[in-house]
Amino acid sequence: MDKKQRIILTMLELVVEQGVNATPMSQVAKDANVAVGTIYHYFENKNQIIEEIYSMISKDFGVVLMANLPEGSFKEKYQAMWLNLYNYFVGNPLAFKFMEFVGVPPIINQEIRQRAVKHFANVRDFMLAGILNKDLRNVDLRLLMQISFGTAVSAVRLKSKNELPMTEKQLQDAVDIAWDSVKYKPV
Amino acid sequence: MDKKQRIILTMLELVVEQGVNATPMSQVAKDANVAVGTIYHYFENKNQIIEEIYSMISKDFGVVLMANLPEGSFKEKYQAMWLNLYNYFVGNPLAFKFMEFVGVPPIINQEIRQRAVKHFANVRDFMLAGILNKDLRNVDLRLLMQISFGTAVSAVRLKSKNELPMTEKQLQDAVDIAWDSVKYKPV
Amino acid sequence: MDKKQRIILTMLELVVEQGVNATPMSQVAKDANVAVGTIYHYFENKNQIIEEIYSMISKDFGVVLMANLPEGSFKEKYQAMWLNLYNYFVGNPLAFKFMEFVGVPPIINQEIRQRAVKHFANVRDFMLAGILNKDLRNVDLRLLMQISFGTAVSAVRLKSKNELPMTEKQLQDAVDIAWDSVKYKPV
Amino acid sequence: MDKKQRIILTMLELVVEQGVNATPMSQVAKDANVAVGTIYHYFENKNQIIEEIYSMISKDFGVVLMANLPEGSFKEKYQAMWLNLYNYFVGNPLAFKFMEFVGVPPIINQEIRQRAVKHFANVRDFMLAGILNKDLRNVDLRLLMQISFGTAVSAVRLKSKNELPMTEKQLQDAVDIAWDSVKYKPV
DNA sequence: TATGAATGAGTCTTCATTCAT
DNA sequence: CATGAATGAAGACTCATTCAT
Repeated sequence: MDKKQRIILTMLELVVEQGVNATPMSQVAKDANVAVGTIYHYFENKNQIIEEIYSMISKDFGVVLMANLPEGSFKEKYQAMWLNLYNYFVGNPLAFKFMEFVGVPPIINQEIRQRAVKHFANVRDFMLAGILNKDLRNVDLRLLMQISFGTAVSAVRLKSKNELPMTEKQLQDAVDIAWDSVKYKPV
Repeated sequence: MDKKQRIILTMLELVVEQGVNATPMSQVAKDANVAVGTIYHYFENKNQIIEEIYSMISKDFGVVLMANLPEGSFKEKYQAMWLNLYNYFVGNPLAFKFMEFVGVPPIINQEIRQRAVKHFANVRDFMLAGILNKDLRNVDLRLLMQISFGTAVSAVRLKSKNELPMTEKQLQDAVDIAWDSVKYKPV
Repeated sequence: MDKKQRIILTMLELVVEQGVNATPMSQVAKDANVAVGTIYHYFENKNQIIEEIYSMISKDFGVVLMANLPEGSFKEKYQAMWLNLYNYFVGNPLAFKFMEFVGVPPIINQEIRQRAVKHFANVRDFMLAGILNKDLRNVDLRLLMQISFGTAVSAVRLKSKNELPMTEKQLQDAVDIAWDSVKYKPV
Repeated sequence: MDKKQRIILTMLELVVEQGVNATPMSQVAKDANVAVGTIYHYFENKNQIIEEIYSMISKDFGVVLMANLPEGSFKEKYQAMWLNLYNYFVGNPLAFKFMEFVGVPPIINQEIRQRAVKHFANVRDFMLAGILNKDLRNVDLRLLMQISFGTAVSAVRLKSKNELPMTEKQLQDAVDIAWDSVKYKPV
């Protein structure tokens, strides 16, 4: 693995455990087995590494969410997407913790956040189509997206804190809840 | 207002804006109009102030959530509780931002978090009764609580980031979604 | 002597010997017998100490130059002033070296230099009167001042580099040269 | 232009603007369009480049000063020499600033300075002859040389700082002053 | 109670120099 | 000859905390 990659991964690991400020560059250098100066060869400064991690995960994210959606009803597609999100975070606990505790203001600023939004364009389109086709509730799109994201994160959180084992059954419950919260409701 | 209170509120304000590490004690002292040494009369160290803020808000929380619940159906009570949560955070943006960005690990450790849980005992009881009475879905209690909390926070977030104005209608939509996600569902 | 004064004098000594950049704050702290942090209690940053030294010497300067001028002819006054300058620098070799090697751009910027000019207002007035009274050559005032300053500095330099012992006779020669260079010359 | 020359000129430019310490080798490399390593092919280290610049200018100097001296009286020759010095510095502002602000101790050490003195042997001879022939004042040779250098530098300084436009008339005044300061004076 | 001068360990960052290619 | 990635020592500066008053 090349040095830049090693630096990024080391920073991710340490920062998730200790927080950005409790992670000195010297420790990153040591753990990544490079000289301190080398880090500055690849990155402008400490925060740029954090931002690069944030962008990396955000980008992953947009791709993973819409991957391998099944042919079939909108409901099936939605649930698959929800599970993609759930599985990604459960499978990448570092990414999850990073987004929860590190990838927030004021560490990550408005500008960087905005730039990440574009990765979600396809998710947005998918949800919008759902509303228009009366598969989803006729409420504001952003509310629907935020809620969907929220239910998945709630499930991941319980799992990652070991508050719930998330058995097959429990996961199914969570998916059901998520779907019931957004599915079309006649007036 | 006495000095201790002034220190706490100043710290809350600054920490929400700048982050814990970008908020030097000297600035807190200056903004709170006390000497640095005075802060150390009232608090052991910097982190203790953060923890005290966390405890303060957590305590508020348990009280506010269950305040003024209407007589009537479980649904009405639940929705009132949900709105209590929503309104508290919208009305106290500093508290919201603090809990989102500051009151998280590793700044707030496991122990302090656990201690805060007790303030939610009554909420827990209320939800548990809902499940037993078949007012709520028969799924794990923690999942139900986390989801409820999650939907409310989603709504607050949209409002506080000005992504949604949260009109009467939009708020009603959010409450409906929240209720639909947890209400009893016959098998 | 108080700490601030000790810091200034230590910095002056070290900086004259080693140059600004070869003088670490840690050494200043050590030699002045204070903690590094203490320096930053009294000064914004390293450069501010340098600027303060510069201002201090500049101020001294304007006063010393015009001190104890004898009653008598303009010539006598001028020569006394010239000797004041010479003696000040010979008696304060640190000040001399500082002004020669440290108190120059880009270390000392335009703004600080300008601010120091006001200390020379009385010197300026004195020279101007000399021109108007036909005691001094009728040439641009700034040229006359610069030349006067230049001849004195030339003498100090020879003395301070031990290239010349500057005996009574040699000093008298220098004063004569200085006077001859600026005295009135009929057309 | 070959690489070595490009490195020297780039360093000269940057160092005059920013100071030695504010001029990283990496910037020199970039501006000179060579690799950092290449610089170390041609020079031992950073300081050696500075010293080479110093020697280069010093050498130029000795030559320029005595160039094209007119046949005629000593006075005419002296004034031509003085103007040579003046014109060289006014025409080469980089050289002037370098000698003023960079080519000084402790950056340029005693040894390098001594070595440069030999370039002035002919100037020295010229002035000495002036004294012996009673064209110049009978004072210490070094004083005479230093003063001559000083008056010229004073003039250049006024010009280069734009404090004086140095019109034909003003320049003539300066030359006159210089000559009056050193010319023979019967006892 | 209250003060704020003093401390110094610890941080990020820079940059001259080296060396494998 | 030329490159530029890699190094790590060294520097300026910050800031939580202490303590004499």
